[in-house]
Amino acid sequence: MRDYSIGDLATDSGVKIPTIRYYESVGLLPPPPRTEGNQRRYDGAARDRLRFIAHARAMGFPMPSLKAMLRIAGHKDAPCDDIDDLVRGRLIEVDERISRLTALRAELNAMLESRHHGTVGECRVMEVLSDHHECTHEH
Amino acid sequence: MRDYSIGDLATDSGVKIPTIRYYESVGLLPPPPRTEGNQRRYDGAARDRLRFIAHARAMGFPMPSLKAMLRIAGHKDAPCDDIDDLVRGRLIEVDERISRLTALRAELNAMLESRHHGTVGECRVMEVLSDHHECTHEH
DNA sequence: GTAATTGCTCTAGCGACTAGAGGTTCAACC
DNA sequence: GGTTGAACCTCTAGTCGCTAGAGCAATTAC
Repeated sequence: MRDYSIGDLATDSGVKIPTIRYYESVGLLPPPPRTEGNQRRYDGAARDRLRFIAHARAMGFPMPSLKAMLRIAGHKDAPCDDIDDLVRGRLIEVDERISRLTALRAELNAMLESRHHGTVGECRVMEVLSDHHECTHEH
Repeated sequence: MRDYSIGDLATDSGVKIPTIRYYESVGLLPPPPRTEGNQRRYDGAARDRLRFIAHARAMGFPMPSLKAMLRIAGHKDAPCDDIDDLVRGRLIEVDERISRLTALRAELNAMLESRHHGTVGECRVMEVLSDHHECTHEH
């Protein structure tokens, strides 16, 4: 069972080397053993853990959720409901962000389409940005 | 033409007082005149400028874009193309975010639906999060 | 006149990294 | 076995866009 340098893990996971060290410093990754020359050497379990972290971060789970999930993952026979809850919560957040961005998108589009201008002085975009009441939605 | 305290501006724009001072410190708002007792007093133009900033920030324009827009806004007879470009660029960003979030949403949903588990040891969610290859899209 | 509110400056902190300085160790090749 | 160059180490500080708090001064309302 060979082990990995920090660079190997970075390549494997797509997480940058300083970020891996950062994860260690905040307790997401356990401090690995070191070589005689003080360099980190990881095993397969650490690699899997980092993969998990990288993937969950890419899905937008915040660090506290990650910590919770990793803590729960340690108890293989624990019920899975807590993790489901985290995923559902994240889903709700994503839905909210999508709908807000969709409204924003409409507003930006409306801005571009309503322009009948040539100079800044008569620029609809600037007017709309100046006056919240012209918005088609709240934010 | 009466003038406004920083609190008045905060109420008007929804921007918090420390944030208004922060905007001044980074050059988004010009330093206003002060009372004898060193308190800021703003006029209507400053209020409008802050409204503009608040609104553009709510639309997600980054500070450099704001600065560019405000700089351009000073020249009422300048052509409007630069502002249009900023809005179009922002629109592209928003579109990208929406499509990435939509893909993510599908993935989270798939996770929840594929669960046929009870304990963490056999939890699909944890497996999917551990293994990027199970994803239905790239990220 | 006095009390409550609002304002001032300054420093430090947030999350989640990222960049750089200045030095050490490892691995591969000859 | 020696040398070179890539990879590694720690540490500090910077990023963005604010936000919080300390400790004090000014304004406003009654």
